[in-house]
Amino acid sequence: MGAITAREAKPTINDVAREAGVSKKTVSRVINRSPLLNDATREKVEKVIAALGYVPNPQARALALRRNFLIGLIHDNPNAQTVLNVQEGILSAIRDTEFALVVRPVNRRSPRMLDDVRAFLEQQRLFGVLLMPPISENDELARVCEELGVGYVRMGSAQLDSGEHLVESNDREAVRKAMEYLVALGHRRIAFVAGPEGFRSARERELGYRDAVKAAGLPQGPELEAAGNYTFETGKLAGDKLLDATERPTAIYSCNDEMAAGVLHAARERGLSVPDDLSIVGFDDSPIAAHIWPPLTTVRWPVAAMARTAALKLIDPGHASGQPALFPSIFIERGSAAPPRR
Amino acid sequence: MGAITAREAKPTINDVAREAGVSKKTVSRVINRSPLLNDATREKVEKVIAALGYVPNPQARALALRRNFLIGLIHDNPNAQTVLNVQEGILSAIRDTEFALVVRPVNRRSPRMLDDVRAFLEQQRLFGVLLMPPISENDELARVCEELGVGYVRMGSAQLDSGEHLVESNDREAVRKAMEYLVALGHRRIAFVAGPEGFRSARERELGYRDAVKAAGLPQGPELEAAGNYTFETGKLAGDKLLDATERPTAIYSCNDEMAAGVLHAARERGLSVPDDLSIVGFDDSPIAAHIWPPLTTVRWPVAAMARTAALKLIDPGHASGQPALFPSIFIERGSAAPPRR
DNA sequence: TTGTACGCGTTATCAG
DNA sequence: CTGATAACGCGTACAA
Repeated sequence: MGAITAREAKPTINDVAREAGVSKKTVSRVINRSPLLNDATREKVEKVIAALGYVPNPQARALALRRNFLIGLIHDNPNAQTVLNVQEGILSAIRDTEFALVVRPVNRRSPRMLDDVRAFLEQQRLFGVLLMPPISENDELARVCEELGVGYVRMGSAQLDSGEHLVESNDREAVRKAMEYLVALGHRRIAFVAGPEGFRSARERELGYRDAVKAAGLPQGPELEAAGNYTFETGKLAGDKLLDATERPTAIYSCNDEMAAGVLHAARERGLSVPDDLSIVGFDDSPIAAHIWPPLTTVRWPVAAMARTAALKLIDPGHASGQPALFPSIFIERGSAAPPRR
Repeated sequence: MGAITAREAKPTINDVAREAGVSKKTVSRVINRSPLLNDATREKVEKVIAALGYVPNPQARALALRRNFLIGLIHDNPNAQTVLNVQEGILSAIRDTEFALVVRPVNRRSPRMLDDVRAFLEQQRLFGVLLMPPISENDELARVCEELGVGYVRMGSAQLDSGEHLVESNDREAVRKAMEYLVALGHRRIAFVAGPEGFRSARERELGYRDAVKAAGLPQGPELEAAGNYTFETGKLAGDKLLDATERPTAIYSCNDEMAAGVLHAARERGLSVPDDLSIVGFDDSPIAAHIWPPLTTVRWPVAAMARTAALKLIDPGHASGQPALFPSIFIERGSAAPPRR
């Protein structure tokens, strides 16, 4: 007992003002940390606020300020862990602020996608949104945000937008380095499992592969390439194709970890030992990477850090608004790659 | 051009009222589909709304109605796919409504957890929240919601609360059935990897194991049991312990898929073939289940459907408020279980 | 440094 | 069936 029984009318700014014997504007100043305020009155008001358990009503604030404190995450990423990492990153940025995170998955393939997002933004009037890959690569979507006056920041693996609207990773270089690792182990015949068409990240990773192939003068050709769309199943199919080729590769680079797991699956079905008969390297460092056997050598995509920075850009435009914030990926050496046999 | 250039003042209810030559209350009635309204005036107003591209301001509505249209998801589940499935379930329930989903992960182990949630709820004044396992098992948390007047629904694997506040799965029975499957295959020596202390789901699953052991008169004892906390690593450790026992089990039941993957890992390290030398069965049907080799026989936990129903209960209390909504789990037969050798 | 009067966009009351 | 008027809780001019 003794505690404030919520349920009945929460105290408002007026209650605080009355109780403290000041005007509500003064209370408002206390809440908003106005600098021109007598320390004595501030303390007095703060005491009353604590006693009453007063918490400003965000809806009223939103109305008066004509902006709310909701930031949205718009995504259509198939990888659950990636999405959750992004959510974590955003939340770490808005912790101890009055912002909250609203999630909004969309269907990239739906013809109504843009209209859906538009309706969502018009209805909810968010403070701003974060666009995560691959939907972040859609320029029309960015234009809709612009048009509706909703702040936005895009996460991408290429320079999709101007600095204030972008947080970037360099997938191309990361893949090139991973490939150089395989080359250093002695591999020459390295195959590639591509990501889905229309994914900028997939394209960048492919370019990294090609860079390395060219630089090291490795063999190339259709027998050493397979399509995929970031799922385990397509990875398995790609593995089937690549491993049944007349001249089998000694290593396979896969555009993401899920597909790498599929390739591993295909190898195992053929009685191939990984990494002795076949080296496999992935991308993302998703949890699956550490959970399969052997643990997957891969590239960690610092998606949570990117999301955090993106959120900071959104809520505090002053925050390093200049540069595009480039996040390097990190190579993670585990057990799925080794020198080729013999 | 010609389209409404957002950016400049969006039309308000007043603009619509003026343009349509009615009072704003009438416009409000149109928006809220008041039944007592002349069809002619309704159509007239709707036409103006369309022409102006008017969209009601949710902040103003929230202030006037003294309730907003945000529902929160409070979770501390370590499994990304599970969390995302829950988000999907909720979103499918609120699609085409004015509700939006706010996510709020919490740290179960933090001593400030309750205070954090309380502060969050007081600040955001959500319409209601969904509590997902394992945090949903915390009765104090439910009490905080009650106290703050925030609607809540808990997802659980046991009867944690009254019908209006609960959506339930029957893990105990599901595990018992999975165990009966192993017994039918001819297994007698079946070990068990437990979930973390304090997880109701873990407890229920353990009870299902014990039910089956007792019913079939199987051997039991400390050598056939290992602790775990739902992570891959603890599953690996449990596998280490169980497989190094003097008399090795022919099958291991693991409380969730992640740990089952760990057990598989331990088996492989010992050169054991799964399922020939060892059968493994898990719980959840998380994506990892289908992605490891051999694909994991498991129990599908219908978490998205549960979340959907939970959300419906929240936003429409009339919706089947009576019964607790019990969701059966489904046994998924894949490749990780077979008759014991010899 | 503090207070007064008014506006933010919507809904509720109650009279017509 | 419709409309004037007052909330809802907070922020901002502008004045004191």
